[in-house]
Amino acid sequence: MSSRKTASDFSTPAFRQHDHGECARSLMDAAHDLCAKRGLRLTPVREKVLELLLKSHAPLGAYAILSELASAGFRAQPPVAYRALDFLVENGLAHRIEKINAFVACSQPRKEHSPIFMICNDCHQVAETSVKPQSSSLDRTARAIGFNIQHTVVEAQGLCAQCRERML
Amino acid sequence: MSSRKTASDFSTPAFRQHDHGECARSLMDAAHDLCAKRGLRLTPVREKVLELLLKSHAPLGAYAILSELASAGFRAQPPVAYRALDFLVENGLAHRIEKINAFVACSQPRKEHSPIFMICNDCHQVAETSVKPQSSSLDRTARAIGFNIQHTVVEAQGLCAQCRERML
DNA sequence: TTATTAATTGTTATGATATAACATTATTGG
DNA sequence: CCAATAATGTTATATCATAACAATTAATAA
Ligand SMILES: [Zn+2]
Ligand SMILES: [Zn+2]
Ligand SMILES: [Zn+2]
Ligand SMILES: [Zn+2]
Repeated sequence: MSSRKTASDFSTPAFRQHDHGECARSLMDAAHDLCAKRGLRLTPVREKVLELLLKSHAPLGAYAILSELASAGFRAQPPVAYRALDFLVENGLAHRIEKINAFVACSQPRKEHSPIFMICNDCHQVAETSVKPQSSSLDRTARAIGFNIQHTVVEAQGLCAQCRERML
Repeated sequence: MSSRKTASDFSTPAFRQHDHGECARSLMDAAHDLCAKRGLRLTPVREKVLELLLKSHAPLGAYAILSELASAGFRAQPPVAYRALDFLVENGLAHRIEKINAFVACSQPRKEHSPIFMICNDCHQVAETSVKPQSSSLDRTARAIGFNIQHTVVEAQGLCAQCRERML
C-alpha cells in the first residue's frame, strides 16, 4: 500500500459513487468544528444555507437558496442569502463558481487551498480539487512576470466521465 | 540567441512599457485580416466595440461599452453591446473576464489558445498569457478523473509588479 | 435582376444577479 | 446591567444579461 496519491484522490466525490448522506454529514460536522475552533458563529440561517449547499454536489444560485430559505421559514430578502453565503465563502466553508454565478460547499474545509473546479454541463455537478500552489501554471506564469497573486479562479466546463459514457 | 521563450514572452504587454498605439493598431489590423479570411463581417458597431476594448488593457463592462457607443452615435440598447461582444468573443477577438464581468481584446487573435488572465487590483489592467493545454494543472487533473474539458476559466487577481513597487 | 433566404440591427420589455443604506435585535465583554 | 459589537430585518435600487419580435440589410441563387 503506497502513500502516493493521484489527482483523483483529492477530488471531491462529486463524480464518483459515494454515500452522499455520510459525505454531507461529515462536512457539516467539520463546519461546526471549524467554527467552534475559530470562535465563529454558525447561526441558524448560515447553517441552513450550508445544509442546502450540502444536499448535492450541484451548485446553487443565490436566489435558489433564497427560495429554499423561504420554504424553510426564514426571511427571504436577497441580503439574507448573500450574507450567509459571504460568511461561508469568507471562512472557507463554501466557494463561488464564477462561470455560473453559483455556490457550492467546500469539500475540504480544513486546509488552505486554491481550489479548482470541474463543472459538468450535463449533470451540473461540480468536482473540487486543489493543486499545490507552487506547481500551478498560474503561479509559474505569475512569477515569470512579477505578478503577485492574491486570489485565483480556476474552472473547467465539460463532461464528466459518467455523462460522457451515457451519451455514447 | 536562444529560441527558448519564457512565460513573459507570451504575456500581453499590459504590464510592460510599450507603444500602445502601435499595439492597438496591429491588433485591429489582425482583426480585419482574420475576418476577411474567415468571411466574417466586422460591421461598424463590432469594429467600434473592438476599438473601445483596444483603447487600453483594462477590461470594460458591457454597460461602459454601451455608453461609449452612445457617445459615438450608435444605438445604445443593451443587446447592441452584448451582440457585438458575443461576436468578438465567439470569434476569438475578445475575451470575457468572469471574475469582473468585463471584456478585454484578445492579444493573440490568430491562434487557438486557452487564455490565462492576470488582473491587477490596483491599475485594473489585465495581462493575457496562455499555456500549453497539455501541461496545465487543469488538464492533468481532468485526465486523472476522466473529465472532458470543453472550456476553461483561469484568472488570477493580485498586484502587477509596477503597482506593487509603487506601494512600497 | 429579382425573388428568396439569411444575417444583422432596432426596440421594448423583462429577467437575473447583487449591493447600499439604515433600522432593529441579539450577543459579548466589562 | 450597560456599552460595544455582531448579526439580522427591511426597503430600495444598482448592475448585469437575455427573450422576443420587428425592421432592415446583405448574400445567394433562380
Ligand atoms: Zn457527496
Ligand atoms: Zn456529469
Ligand atoms: Zn498595448
Ligand atoms: Zn497594476
